[in-house]
Amino acid sequence: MKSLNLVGAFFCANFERYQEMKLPQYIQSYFGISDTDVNKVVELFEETTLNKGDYYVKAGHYCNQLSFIQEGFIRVWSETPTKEITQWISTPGYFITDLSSLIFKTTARWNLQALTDCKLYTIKQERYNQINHLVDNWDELEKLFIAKCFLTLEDRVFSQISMTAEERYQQLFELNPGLFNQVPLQYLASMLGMSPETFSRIRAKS
Amino acid sequence: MKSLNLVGAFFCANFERYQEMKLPQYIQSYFGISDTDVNKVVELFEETTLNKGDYYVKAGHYCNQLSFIQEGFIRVWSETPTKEITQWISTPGYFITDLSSLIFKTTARWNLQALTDCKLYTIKQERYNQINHLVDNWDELEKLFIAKCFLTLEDRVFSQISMTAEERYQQLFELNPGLFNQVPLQYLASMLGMSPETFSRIRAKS
DNA sequence: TTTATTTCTTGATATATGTCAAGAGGAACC
DNA sequence: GGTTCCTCTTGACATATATCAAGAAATAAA
Repeated sequence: MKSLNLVGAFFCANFERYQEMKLPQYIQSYFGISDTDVNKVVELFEETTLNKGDYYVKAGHYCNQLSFIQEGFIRVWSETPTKEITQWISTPGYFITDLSSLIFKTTARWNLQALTDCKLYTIKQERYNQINHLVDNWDELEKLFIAKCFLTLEDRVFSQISMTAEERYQQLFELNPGLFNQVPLQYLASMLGMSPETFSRIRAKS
Repeated sequence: MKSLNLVGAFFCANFERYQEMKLPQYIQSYFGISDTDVNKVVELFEETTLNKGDYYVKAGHYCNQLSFIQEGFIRVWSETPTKEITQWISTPGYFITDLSSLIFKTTARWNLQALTDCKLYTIKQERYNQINHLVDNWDELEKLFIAKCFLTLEDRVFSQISMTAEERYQQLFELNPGLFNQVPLQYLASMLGMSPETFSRIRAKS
């Protein structure tokens, strides 16, 4: 959950220090490719928007796009027989997609739904698949990117099996204080694996 | 936690149905490359062993190898100020390494320690880095492999935030019943995020 | 603004899970 | 075979967290 993060059968990356950056700067700084290559990639994206409540993708459908969040919040969630679980909330600076659907052509594992109006940069699947013809070494860079995402998720498992609810709350607050006044807290509670009431009580103490 | 699994700042893959397979069959079936390519890759591995209690790598050191477990069990764990957390137990059919150390040249995040005497097929880092010159498309195949690992880990986060201790116990038992009579149960408890006593009580009920 | 919804808080209580401690069983070692 | 060590179990109890319910606060809608 440090610099880069990815969660929710989708992947995303977020450097705190890059929150103000736009797509080209982001791609350049993360993948470390030349300006020429950055431009080739950026041209494949187009600006799109999502209104509050809209779904980026619904579980069980196909997800044939990947986006970068410029503004807004997107909640990644899934149903269980008894409740709805929020897996993660993606914030500006993150990439979002349903990774399984995008690269393995399965149906989407998650619901991705806009918590607020969102501005996105979006790339369609066909174009996404062209990148490795345009940029030398792209497969390796992408491998490294996903590996980083893997490591981040691994940390999250570790937090979940080793820390108390209060410690997890504090950790999230340190890593992402902005979330706490921009999205419904019940979703933060869910993604930390605790009830909204427990979350509220921890918050009152802090 | 279905077919393929990876945990612990290391990655691993395990198809139940392949448990009896050896390295060449495994590589061929997972990466789907030609027999010629499989042989090129397999030649880079050498057989090694690890005695019970030995470390494959210690946290804080560098891990410059990747292995496939032919026989034995390897525990992936890490210290916290108050306790020792088992992140995962790798079984025959899994690849093991400290992924961060292997591909980002960081120090290892995890301790990997043999729970039993182990037979491994091991590839050194320099040789591992040669594979993409030997096998066409290797970077992409590796990307897909790591992505699968990512999805598996994502499921694990979901289990951890959405299920009770008993449900997690049952899920692990269904997916990997063999573990329950081959390794100390306290480690299974830890990797499921519960105390050994809770684990024991759930077990007594089942 | 006023109203209607949604979200958050708080108390009372139930339940799940952790901790401590003692002992039992089993495996390893001598 | 006996000892030692490690692991597992079990009971008693403590604590963390969940659940239910009511109301307050905030937000969105009219």
